[in-house]
Amino acid sequence: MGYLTMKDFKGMQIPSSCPMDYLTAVAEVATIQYEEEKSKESHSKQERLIKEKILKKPMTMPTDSPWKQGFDEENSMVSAFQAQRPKNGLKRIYGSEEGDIDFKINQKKSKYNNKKPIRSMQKLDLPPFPNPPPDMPEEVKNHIKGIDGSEVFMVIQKSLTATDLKPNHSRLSIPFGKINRGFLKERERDLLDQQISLEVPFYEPSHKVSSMILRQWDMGKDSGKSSSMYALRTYWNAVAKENDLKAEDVIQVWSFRVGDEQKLCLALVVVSRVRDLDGHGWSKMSDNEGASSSLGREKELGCGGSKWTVEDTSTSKERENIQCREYKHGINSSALSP
DNA sequence: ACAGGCGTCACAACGGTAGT
DNA sequence: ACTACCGTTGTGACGCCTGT
Repeated sequence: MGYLTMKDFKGMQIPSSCPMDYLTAVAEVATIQYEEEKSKESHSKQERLIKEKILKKPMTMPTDSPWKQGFDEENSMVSAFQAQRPKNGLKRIYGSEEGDIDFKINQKKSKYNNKKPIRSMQKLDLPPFPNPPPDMPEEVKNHIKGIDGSEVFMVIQKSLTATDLKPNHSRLSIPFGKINRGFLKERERDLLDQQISLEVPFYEPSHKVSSMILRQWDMGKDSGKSSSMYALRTYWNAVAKENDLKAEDVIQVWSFRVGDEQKLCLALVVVSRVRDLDGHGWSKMSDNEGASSSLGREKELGCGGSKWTVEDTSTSKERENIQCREYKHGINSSALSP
C-alpha cells in the first residue's frame, strides 16, 4: 500500500483540528484502502487461478477442424503447450522445421560451414568533418577550471554510426586510428591492454555526470595480427538517449584530470547534429567558435543551468550499481560539481 | 582500419511442480 | 493452499568475427 495523499481525504469531514482527530481520520482512510486492496488482490488471485486452470487443460480440437488432421495423442501435449504461450513470433514453437527456433539456431551455429550472406554495407554519405576540429566550448572549459581539472585532451572527434547507437550494442567504438592515446597515463594504458576496464566519470552535454566503462578490444585476425579499439560501454545507451544523439551526429570526447589522484574524466561534446545541417555542410558553431555542444541544446532538452549534476535516468538497479562504483572510486557529486 | 553482424552469456520473468 | 525450487523463454549486453 502506498502513502496517503490529500486526495484520499477529499470530501471527508474532520470534527476539529485536534491532532487526535487527524490521526483517527488517517487510520480510517488507511483501513478502507487496505480492505480494498485486499479484495482486489484476492480477485486477481482468483483470476490467475482460473487462467491457470484453462492453461492446464489440454487443447481440444473439434473433430472437423482442419487442424485436427495429423493431430494425434503424441502431439497433444505439444499442442497444449503451444496454446499456453502467447505467439509473438519470438516464442519457441516445437516440432517443426519452420517454427523451431532451436532448429534454426542449430542450423546457424555452424557459421563456418554456412557462409553468411554478403552484407550490403551502405556507405554513409557524410559531410566532411570540420577541420580543424572546433575548440572545447567555453562552458565546458570553465567547468573543468572550476573543479581544478587539468590536462585537457581531445580524445576523438567522430561521426556517430548507426551501430554506435544500436541499443543492443550499447557502446561507442573509439578506433585507435582516430584517437590520441596520449590522453591515457602509461598505467591506464597497461590496464586497458590487459583487458581491464576503467570506469570514468562522464560529463554529458545534458549537464549530467554519469559513469562510463572504458575498455580496449583486441580483435585478433587469422594472420596473427590484431586490430584494437577502445569502447565506451554499459551506460552509453542512456547517454545517447538522454542527449538525443542520432546517427551521423558529430561528437567529440575530451579527457581531463581531476583531484590529487589525477583521476581521468571524460566529457562529451556534440559538434554537430544531423538535423541541424542544411543538407550540404556543417551547422554554424556556437558564438565562441567552439563546438555547439550543450549550450544551444539545453532549452530544447530541458536541461537548463550550467552546473553538471550527478543524476541519471537509469533504472534503480543501475543507479545502485553506479553509486556503488562511485563510492569505490571516490566519486561523488560534490567532487564533480564546483 | 573500421563498421557492422552475430554468437554467447547472464539475467529476469514466468510457469510448472514437488514438498509441506 | 501455499511456498520454494526448477526449467523455459525472452531480452539485453558483451565481444569476437568478417566484409569492405
